[in-house]
Amino acid sequence: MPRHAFDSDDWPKRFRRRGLRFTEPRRLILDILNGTNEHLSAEEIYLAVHKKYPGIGLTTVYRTLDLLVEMGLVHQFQFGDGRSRYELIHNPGKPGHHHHLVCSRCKRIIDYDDFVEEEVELIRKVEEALAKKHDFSIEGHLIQFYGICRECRE
Amino acid sequence: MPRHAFDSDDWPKRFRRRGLRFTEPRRLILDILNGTNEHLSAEEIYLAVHKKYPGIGLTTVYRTLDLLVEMGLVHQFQFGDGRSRYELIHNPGKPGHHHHLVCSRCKRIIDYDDFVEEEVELIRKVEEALAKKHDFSIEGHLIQFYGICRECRE
DNA sequence: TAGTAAATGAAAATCATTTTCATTAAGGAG
DNA sequence: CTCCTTAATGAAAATGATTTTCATTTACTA
Ligand SMILES: [Mn+2]
Ligand SMILES: [Mn+2]
Ligand SMILES: [Zn+2]
Ligand SMILES: [Zn+2]
Repeated sequence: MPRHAFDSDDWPKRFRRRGLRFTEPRRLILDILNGTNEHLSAEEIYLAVHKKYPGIGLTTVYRTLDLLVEMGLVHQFQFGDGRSRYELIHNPGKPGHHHHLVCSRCKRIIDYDDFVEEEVELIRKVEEALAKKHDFSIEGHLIQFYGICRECRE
Repeated sequence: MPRHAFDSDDWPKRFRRRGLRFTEPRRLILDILNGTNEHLSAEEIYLAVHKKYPGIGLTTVYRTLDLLVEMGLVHQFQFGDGRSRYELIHNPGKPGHHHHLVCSRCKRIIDYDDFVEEEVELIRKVEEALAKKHDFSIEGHLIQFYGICRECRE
């Protein structure tokens, strides 16, 4: 049984269920996202796919990423370096739901999910309070800590 | 004594201390930021200043905003609508340090600082743990909750 | 196998932001 | 107050990421 069989096997289904086709470019883009633990930009994904499939167009990468975000398979982030960065939500090499620690200087990004004891419970509570008070249906949160990494501090 | 005397009176000093000049465009941009509780984009600020001072250039707005961010007077955010949005840190019409609740549909942004009891303390604790574990000096955090507001839900 | 709609890629367009460069103006020295 | 130096400004051009357009290709269906 191949590793990560569950999610990868699911991809084609998820597309077909929506009347969409699971094409080579789409498969390759997902493969790249599945195989990295970085937060890649559209261009970085394009370059990576390009090695295996030189015919790919940057346009297709953008279109596919929009689609994957829309389908809820990929998270899109803006870490402040002027371009969107993408991360596969169910990635075998990464923690599941996690937050980010970002170096303001070198832009290094660290995923973490070893939450402090009460962290998860508190977030649930905050979401509940916000939902009630502002009559919002909360669907998610973005939590990032900014700082300077050791290398950048010397 | 004018309202918000403290901060506004401070602006010229802060500029001069850095060998920078406190010019009319800079003053006007700060006035706009000081007088709104929205999260304005560069263009929105430009349009607002333009009414009082039609000579202003969009370039100057961008340059001034960069400077204000660099000086630590203004926060720059990307809420995912493709442009940066800015907020004066010490704004008389706003809570001090606060987090955001964002409607994914209409992009409405709600400031909140009525943190749940243990919220502030927990964040401190998380920052401490992250700093130690990853050898980062933490300088801040970005916490946003996403959801759908009542209007957008009907 | 043929037909139909989805998907693709190249090129052009768009949009926010940055750079360039000639001109203006702030504020200190005299 | 006037001169001088240098910071600040604005218009126009450049840039860079993302989107749109459109002709062509491809996937799946009948
Ligand atoms: Mn991550
Ligand atoms: Mn705010
Ligand atoms: Zn760093
Ligand atoms: Zn809304």
